[in-house]
Amino acid sequence: MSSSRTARERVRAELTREIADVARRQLAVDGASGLSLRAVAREMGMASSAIYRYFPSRDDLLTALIIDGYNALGEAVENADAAVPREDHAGRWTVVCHAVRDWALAHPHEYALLYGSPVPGYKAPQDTVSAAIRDTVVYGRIVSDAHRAGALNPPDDGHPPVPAPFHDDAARVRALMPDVPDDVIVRSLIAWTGLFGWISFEMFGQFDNTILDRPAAFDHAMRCQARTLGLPA
Amino acid sequence: MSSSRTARERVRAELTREIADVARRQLAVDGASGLSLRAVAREMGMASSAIYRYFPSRDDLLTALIIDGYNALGEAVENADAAVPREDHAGRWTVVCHAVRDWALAHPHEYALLYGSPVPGYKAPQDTVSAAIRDTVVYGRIVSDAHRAGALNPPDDGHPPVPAPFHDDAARVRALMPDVPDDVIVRSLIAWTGLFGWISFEMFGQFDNTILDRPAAFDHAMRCQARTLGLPA
DNA sequence: CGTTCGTCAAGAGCAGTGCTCTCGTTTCTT
DNA sequence: AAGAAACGAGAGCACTGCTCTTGACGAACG
Repeated sequence: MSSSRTARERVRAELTREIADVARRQLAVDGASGLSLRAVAREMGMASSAIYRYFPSRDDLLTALIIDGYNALGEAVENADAAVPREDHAGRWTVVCHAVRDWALAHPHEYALLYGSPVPGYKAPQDTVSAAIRDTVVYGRIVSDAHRAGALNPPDDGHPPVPAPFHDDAARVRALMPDVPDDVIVRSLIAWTGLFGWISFEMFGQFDNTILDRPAAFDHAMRCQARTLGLPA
Repeated sequence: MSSSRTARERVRAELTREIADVARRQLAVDGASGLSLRAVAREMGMASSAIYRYFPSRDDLLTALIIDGYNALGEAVENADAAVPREDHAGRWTVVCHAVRDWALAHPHEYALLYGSPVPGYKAPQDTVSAAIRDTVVYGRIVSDAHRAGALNPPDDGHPPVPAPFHDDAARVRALMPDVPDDVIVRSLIAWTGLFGWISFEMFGQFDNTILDRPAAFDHAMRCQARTLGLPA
């Protein structure tokens, strides 16, 4: 009976995946606002109402695409990190930065969906969270690896002492980078948000007419951030 | 004849402004995707087709709102900066950071429109540029003021030398912060993108369930960035 | 003063959207 | 084999951006 049930469920799973695939292609072309359930149904040769058997609403389809996007980016980051020797922490950071940027450039609309303004009624279902932090998990491991190897030496740049109220937040972040002291956690947050801030500026047009040699600027900026974070030069 | 013509044009300008105001209120409530020309017309008690006499398309209305948003943010930043003694460069930086964040928190949908993913068919008309850089102009003045006052002392943190290809881009940025050397321009870009990266993370949900004491974390992070930039502690 | 002409609001209408409901049909379960 | 659950298709609702046409108002000119 499990085979017969799975027969039904298999075609359902496959159709669900195909709908998501078609939707992702439309998303890549027209962006989130151009994603149309009816167009997806049309391209698949089925009635628009049938789509609702698989995705209860347009937002649910979009949420599925968001999760897929997080996973795709996370996987790209994981692969990039895995290709660098474990002890080369600075190299791992640099390659992760480029992995994020490359993925963003290759999938602009999906990047906008993940790190731009939240689109729909903008609720972030809990399902997204585990996928959303895959890249951050990799990043946290790089920092804690470097710290435990004694390779993390933040410069004596006169950063002010970490304020007491931040301690609880730091403890939460420490779940991703064990043993790392508070001040390094702050530096990590700055570097990480700086990475996405830079890429978002580049993707969303803030660098237009100003920063033209994007790869050179990005690479240099991320190496500077590595130093401020405490990674070796 | 000019009086009569201006009479006509005056009511036209006023209606244009009123449409934009109503639209901005809708934008603030429902976000960019919830902005409806018909709803605006309904609220104003006029036919939807009449709106098109004032804004040729929905995107044009949105563009007008974007320009208004840039100006509002720019003005907030200008006022914040003006309230601090000219020589207190670190204080000016900090207050500008908080001005941007406060404005973003007060106008989340407008911030998303300006610094989130570009919305529909997305093109940024040239009209937006001059308004878009008002905040950046203030920032550039702070940096160059500090530099010329000899108050800018970047730490010896081992940042790599600025690569040659970046020289042209640095020259363009230098239009906003005269006399500033290339390496400080890089630090300025990192700090500026870091500011918006941090705020975007906060606004778009990346800090959810992790960073809870947002004001403390933000304030500290920006003070750290000030030091890395070279501003006095 | 009367006429012409440009500006304007309104209405109807087109093509498209997300979504719901119903109605037969197919498929699985018992 | 009978009942239940899942499914696809179609019609329909309320909504959208946008266009086109019609008719009215007000200003300028002869």
